[in-house]
Amino acid sequence: MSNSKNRIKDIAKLAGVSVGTVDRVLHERGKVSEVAMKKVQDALEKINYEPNLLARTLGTKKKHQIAVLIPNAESDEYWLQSKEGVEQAASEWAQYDFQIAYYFFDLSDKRSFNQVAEAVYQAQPDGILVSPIFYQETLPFLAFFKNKSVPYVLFNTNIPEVRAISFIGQNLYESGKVGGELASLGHQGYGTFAVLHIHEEIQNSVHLIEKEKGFRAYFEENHPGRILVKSLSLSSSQEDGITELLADPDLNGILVTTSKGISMIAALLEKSGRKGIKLVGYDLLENNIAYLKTGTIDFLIHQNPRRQAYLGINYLANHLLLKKVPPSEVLFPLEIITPQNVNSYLNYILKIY
Amino acid sequence: MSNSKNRIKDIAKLAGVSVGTVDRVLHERGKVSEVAMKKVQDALEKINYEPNLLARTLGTKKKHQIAVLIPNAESDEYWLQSKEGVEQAASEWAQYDFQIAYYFFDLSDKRSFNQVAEAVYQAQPDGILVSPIFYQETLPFLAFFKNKSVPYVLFNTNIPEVRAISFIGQNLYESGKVGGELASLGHQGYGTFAVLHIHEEIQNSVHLIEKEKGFRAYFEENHPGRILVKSLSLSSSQEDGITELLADPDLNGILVTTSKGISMIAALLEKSGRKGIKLVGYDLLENNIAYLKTGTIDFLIHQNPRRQAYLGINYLANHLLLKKVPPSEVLFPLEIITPQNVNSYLNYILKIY
DNA sequence: CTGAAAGCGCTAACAG
DNA sequence: CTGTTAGCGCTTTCAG
Repeated sequence: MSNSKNRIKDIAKLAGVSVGTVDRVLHERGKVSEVAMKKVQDALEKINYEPNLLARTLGTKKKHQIAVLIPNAESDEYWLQSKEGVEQAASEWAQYDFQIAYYFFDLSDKRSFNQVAEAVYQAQPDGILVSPIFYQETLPFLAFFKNKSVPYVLFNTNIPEVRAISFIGQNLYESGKVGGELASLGHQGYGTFAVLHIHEEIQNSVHLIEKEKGFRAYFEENHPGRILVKSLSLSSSQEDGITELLADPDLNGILVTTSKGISMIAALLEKSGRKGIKLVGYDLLENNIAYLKTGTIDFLIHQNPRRQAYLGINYLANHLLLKKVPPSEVLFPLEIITPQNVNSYLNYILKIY
Repeated sequence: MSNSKNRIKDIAKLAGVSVGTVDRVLHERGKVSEVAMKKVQDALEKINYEPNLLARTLGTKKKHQIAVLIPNAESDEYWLQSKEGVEQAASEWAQYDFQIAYYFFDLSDKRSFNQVAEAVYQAQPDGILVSPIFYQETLPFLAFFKNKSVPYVLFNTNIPEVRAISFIGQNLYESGKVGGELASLGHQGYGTFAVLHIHEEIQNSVHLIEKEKGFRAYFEENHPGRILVKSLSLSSSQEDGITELLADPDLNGILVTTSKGISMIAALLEKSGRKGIKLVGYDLLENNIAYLKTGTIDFLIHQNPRRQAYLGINYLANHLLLKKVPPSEVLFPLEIITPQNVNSYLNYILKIY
């Protein structure tokens, strides 16, 4: 009974109504009598109808607009990569009349988020991709669109209670554990391991605390009682605390939770001349890559911002066009970059995204 | 003058001919006078025409068939994963009338390849995805289709001289280097490192030799003269040589180049009771994952067969439908799996592919 | 050789 | 409320 190629015309015939009526119930456009509705629904249950998307989008003049809210990409390598992922997805959906509007806000200024939010209200997009860095200001923003039943997907940072159609990111806690694992590779004995939060605004702290918890959990689970974990939270200007830390003769490894922070530590470590301290950081930023290749940084954990954003647009487009519901949460693998495999990542990214 | 939305009708009007004629020159169907041809070409140069794919595929009744030639997936976890990638891609392209026909051959029997090849000749597919395990028998097979200008993409193993529209795989040499890096993590001093080829048919040896070269190169570049690299090539029945190897007190790390081989070594290592030997293998097979989680295996390098196959089908479909030419070679990143990040991979794969 | 015209499956405007 | 109909842009017969 569930044949593959059923057209709208077929179900109309089966139901004994016209295609117009079928189309109306399919799209819940109203203006259908109870009895007609029933007939169509019965027919729909008998045969398995899958709309032909080609015909659908060809026959409709609707243009979809997706609003993308991310931190200013100009000044920031990480967010630039997100933007590239969006662009890639956008180009693939362009033929279906999807259009992307970017709204950049300033990472260091909550009010800038409210400003772009205002612009998004005006634009009345059909879907939204947002990285909700600012918790408090994101809440009313998304509530507004939830109310208008405009779908939105979150990426990078999650706010579960806004009930997005999907969240795309990483498990930060697990990420911290991998950080611990990498920082301690080859160290079986006692020692000191540090987790540093650098350069980051206060708003982001939940993000970083999660990683720190994972980092600590790793040592508790795998080297209980044998290892001291230190935590330092610094802005880039306070190099003193770090210099002091690097002087600790027991220090064996460091995880820096912010993608931009690790290269600063790498520089200080090189200056100090110390060897044997494992440095673990995040993401394929230019500086990070350079220090990884020289061996000062030992490992980078890749958050894959490109693919996160790419997937976000895909989910939105599929939802809008096909009413496909995406997974409510997809957590990316915790990819480990080393001096030996970094080139394989860089080459791949160039070709694929 | 290259406006975006130019229909075939527009260029017809501009050229002063009918849409039928334009369509004929667009598809080189012949039956067009020199003068008409000229007019259309002139028009085509004036305005930038991009065909509407939706309309194109809707208006044509052509069904595309893609032949997939891979080793029998029933008995083999690795190839099963490839097959799953094909299925995923197939489901995404189904609406465009793409159909997949599988042709499984026996990894241990060259003649079985010739048999399925025969079947493929009969089927006259429009595109081919093949993993060319058997060099000699693949050559004439692909020559046949090159001659018929049926596009084919290779994955997993490359044969550059057949000039596929694309090859998807990994850089085996670099992969071996990463294997060396991982096997030697935490070992600064002298020592023995082994690279083992297990379970594999002779036909595959090029594959494995490449990895071994990379493995050796890693040590030469990073620990010159200080480390002894041993190489052993074994079928699964010859456990003696391995037991002997494991008894070597200088042994620090092992890379097993075949995805199925590593779990056998892991079992023997556990039995021997020795500690501190780094074990590095390939791929997320069930047994491998189990040994990784218990810590007997330290690292796995992920070849991502799912995504390789998935991408292969995508390239073929895009080529057939859109005449898009894929990158002639895409080398996948050398993904490193550890006890701490393995779950993040397993969860991700479940959701995405 | 060439133009006209009938679809492909779906949407949406329009009479009734 | 409901059926009919004219497209969407491209392909593909089919007369001429």
